[in-house]
Amino acid sequence: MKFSSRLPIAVHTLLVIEVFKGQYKITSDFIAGSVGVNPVIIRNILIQLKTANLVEVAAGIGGATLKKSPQEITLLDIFHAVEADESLFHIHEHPNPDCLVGRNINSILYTHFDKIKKTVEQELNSITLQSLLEQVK
Amino acid sequence: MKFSSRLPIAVHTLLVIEVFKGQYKITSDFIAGSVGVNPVIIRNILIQLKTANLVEVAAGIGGATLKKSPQEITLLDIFHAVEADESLFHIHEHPNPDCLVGRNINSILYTHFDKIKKTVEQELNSITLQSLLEQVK
DNA sequence: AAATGTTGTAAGTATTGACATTACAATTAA
DNA sequence: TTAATTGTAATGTCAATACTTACAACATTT
Repeated sequence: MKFSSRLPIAVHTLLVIEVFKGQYKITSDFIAGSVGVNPVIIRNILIQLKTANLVEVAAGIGGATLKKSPQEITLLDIFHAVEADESLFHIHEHPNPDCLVGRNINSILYTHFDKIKKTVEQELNSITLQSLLEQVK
Repeated sequence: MKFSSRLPIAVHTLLVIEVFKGQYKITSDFIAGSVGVNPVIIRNILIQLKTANLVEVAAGIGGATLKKSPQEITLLDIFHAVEADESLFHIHEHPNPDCLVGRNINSILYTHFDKIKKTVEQELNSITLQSLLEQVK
C-alpha cells in the first residue's frame, strides 16, 4: 500500500503558488525548481489541478494562481484531483468460485477496505492548504 | 495509493487453512487452487506468515496450520507480516533546500501522513480473522 | 508583424515493482 | 527407496511511474 508521489508534488505545487505569489511569476519551470523534478511533470499535474478547478494557468504568458482560497482547499480535493484511480485496493485476483472461501473473499475484503478508505478520506478532508501554509512559515 | 495484492492473498490463505483444516491437507497447491495464483506465490507468503509466527508449515510432508487462534490474529498482524515496506507514503523527491517550501514540505507531509497511517493501522487491528471466518460462512 | 517565453501535449526511454513460471535441491513420511 | 511437498533461486513478463526531448499553440511585448 502506497501513495504515488503525485499527491506530494501537487501539494508542493500549490504551496509554491501561494507562498511566492506576487513576488515571482509561478511558471512550471519555477515550480519544478523547488520540487526538484522535470517541468513537464509539473505541467501535467497543473492540468489535473486545473481540471479540478483548484488553479488557473495562463496559457502563453505563463503563471499559475489559486482559484480558491487556501481555507477552501483540502488534501482530499488535491488527492481526488491527482489520483484518478479511486480503487485504492487490489481486489483483482481470480479466486476460485467453486471454493467457499474463493467465492466470498472479495466482497468481504471490499467491505472492510472501503470503510478504511472512507476513514482516510475523512482525515485528508480535515487538512486544509491553509494549515499547511502556516506550517511552512 | 494502493495496497499490493499480498494482503488479500495472505488473508485468503489463512482463511483456507482454517476453513478446511481436518478435511484436507492444506498444501501450497491446495491454497493456490482457491486463490487462483501460482503455488510459489503462496509458498513465499507462507514463509512471511511463518516468520511472523502466524502459521506453521510442515516441510517435506506438507500442510499448513494456524499457530494462533483466529481471535488472536488481526488484519494488522497479517499486514505487517506481508507488507515489509512500512513506508506507506512517498516522501522521496529531492526538494530544493534553498526554497522555503522545498525545505519544509517533507517533514510537514510526513507528520500528516504518519497520523493517517496510524489510523489505518488502528482499523486493521480491529478486524480479526475470526470475524472474517464468520463472514465466509 | 516578429520575437520571446510559456503552456499543452505527444512520443520514446528507463526504472521499478509485482507477479508468474520453471526448475531443482532439501526434507519428511510411508 | 519412493513420492510428495517445501524452500529457494533464476528468469520472464507486464504495468505503472517518472524522465526527457521535442514541438506546435498561444499570448504578450517590442
